[in-house]
Amino acid sequence: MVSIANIVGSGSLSVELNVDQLGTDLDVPYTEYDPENYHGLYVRLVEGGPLITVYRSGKYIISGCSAFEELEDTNEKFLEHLTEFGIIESELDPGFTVQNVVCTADLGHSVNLNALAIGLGLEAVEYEPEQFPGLVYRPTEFPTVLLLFANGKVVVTGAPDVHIAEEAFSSLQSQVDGLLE
DNA sequence: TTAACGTTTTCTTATATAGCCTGATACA
DNA sequence: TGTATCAGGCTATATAAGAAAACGTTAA
Repeated sequence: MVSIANIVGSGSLSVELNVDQLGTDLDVPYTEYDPENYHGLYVRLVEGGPLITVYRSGKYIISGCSAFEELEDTNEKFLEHLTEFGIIESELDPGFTVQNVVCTADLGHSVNLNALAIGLGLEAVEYEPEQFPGLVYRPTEFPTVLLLFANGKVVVTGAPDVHIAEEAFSSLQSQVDGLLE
């Protein structure tokens, strides 16, 4: 069982934007545009909520969502705001897709990371405790990266879908259990 | 040697995780 | 002044975006 920590998605408005002006015009709790720091416009529709980064090209990224419903809702509301300003047509399909799902999970017991590094196969593992306390595991059968910690906690990242994250974690759990037997 | 390109890297944001380091504060 | 505790920042990971800087290569 994994729980979602963060979802990142992106889409395109297919229109060139004046992001500086857009930041001023939008009637939302938070906007920030500081081209000396970063060239993207930051938008939050809800205080402390997901962050939308908008680019001059019309492309945008939404990050900081902990549920797919929240991501879809944020995307829809953002498009509604832009439609109100006449920036886009209401029927526009931005081709919005989920790019990265970050999940956390727990093996339920502590693990010996040194032994695990050997058991999982050194070619798929990076473990340098002096640099970072977690073991980095890149399974060949899933497009994800898993970070394992000595207390059994796991971070799954890079998955394009939560089901892939779940499968990757289940596969890891089976391998760990097999090594413990 | 210098200019003009082309390519690559860095930056920023969100998020979980844990260990180490640094600085600030509190107390003896 | 010395020690203890706490908070915060950094380390690594993925992903999108695009500007800017840092490179490398080629030609004059």
